[in-house]
Amino acid sequence: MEFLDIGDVSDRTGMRPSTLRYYEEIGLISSVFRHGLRRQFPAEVLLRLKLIAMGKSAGFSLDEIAGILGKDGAPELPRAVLHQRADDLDRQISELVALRDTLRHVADCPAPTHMQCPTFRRLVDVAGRRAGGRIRSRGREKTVG
Amino acid sequence: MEFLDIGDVSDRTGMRPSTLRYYEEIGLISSVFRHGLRRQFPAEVLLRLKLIAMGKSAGFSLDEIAGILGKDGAPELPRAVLHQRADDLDRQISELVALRDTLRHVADCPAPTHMQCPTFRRLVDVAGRRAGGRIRSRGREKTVG
DNA sequence: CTACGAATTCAAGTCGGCTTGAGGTCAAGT
DNA sequence: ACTTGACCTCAAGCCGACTTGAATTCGTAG
Repeated sequence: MEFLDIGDVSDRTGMRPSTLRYYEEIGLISSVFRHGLRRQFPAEVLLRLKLIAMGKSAGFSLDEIAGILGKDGAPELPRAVLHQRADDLDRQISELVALRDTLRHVADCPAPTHMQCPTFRRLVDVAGRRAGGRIRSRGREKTVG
Repeated sequence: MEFLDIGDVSDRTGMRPSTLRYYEEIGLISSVFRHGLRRQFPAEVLLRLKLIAMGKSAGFSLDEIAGILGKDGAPELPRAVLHQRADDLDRQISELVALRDTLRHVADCPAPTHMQCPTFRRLVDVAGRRAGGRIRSRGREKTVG
């Protein structure tokens, strides 16, 4: 089996060594042994890092990602939770689609003030409704009662 | 025309007053005048805040959002830039779709280790390829050369 | 054997995005 | 007139996610 120096992993993922060390420190990835001082990563770490990056771009915190991915390589959460996450993502996707369409509309619509443009308002409303009247966001935030 | 106290805005958006003050401080929103000490927000601020929330959930920084939304209510960036943003979003959406499908797959696939499951790897690969081999992310980051 | 370069640790720093707390102001209700 | 409660300012603090820097340790190539 092939092992990778931190520099190799860095080169192949575009993540900095400092980031990889940090990820190891918080338990998000792990090296299998040391060659001298140097961490040796198994090749699977690349896949795991890809998953981590996907999670990040989905707006999950590193903590949440750790929860989803589990300690070893395979995700280990109850099915229901995973489905729940997937549903969350569906909502987020709808929002992004609405935002994308809004941007395209704004780019092309010649109306002087978009706030009055019915198309614009409909697009924005879609996102609002999809998000259940409350906008999706993660992390520290008040849950307005 | 109707004006809103910060508390009203807070109630209708779920954002805390402190957040709204902060947003005003950095110029992301603005109140029109004061009633005594109290900021009076025009009703349009609600729409603007919705747009801000959309932008956030799309992974834009507040700075970028300010750029997209412009000083007054209407977005004011060259068409090309807006289209560029929209294309970025398309990429991000593909990634989220892949992640969502991956989660659903993992939730339902009985394979003991997903790393070997071809369906799983294909799903992950999709995201990788979509992102052009390098995962989308914003903000301070090295551009690996 | 020595020099080099890539890795190491650890503490401290940075940045974005808010939140918190102390102390003060105001307008409306009783 | 007084109290109440929602607002105000300003400085400082906090959290997540890294980055930076200084001092050090390796392993390999010359």
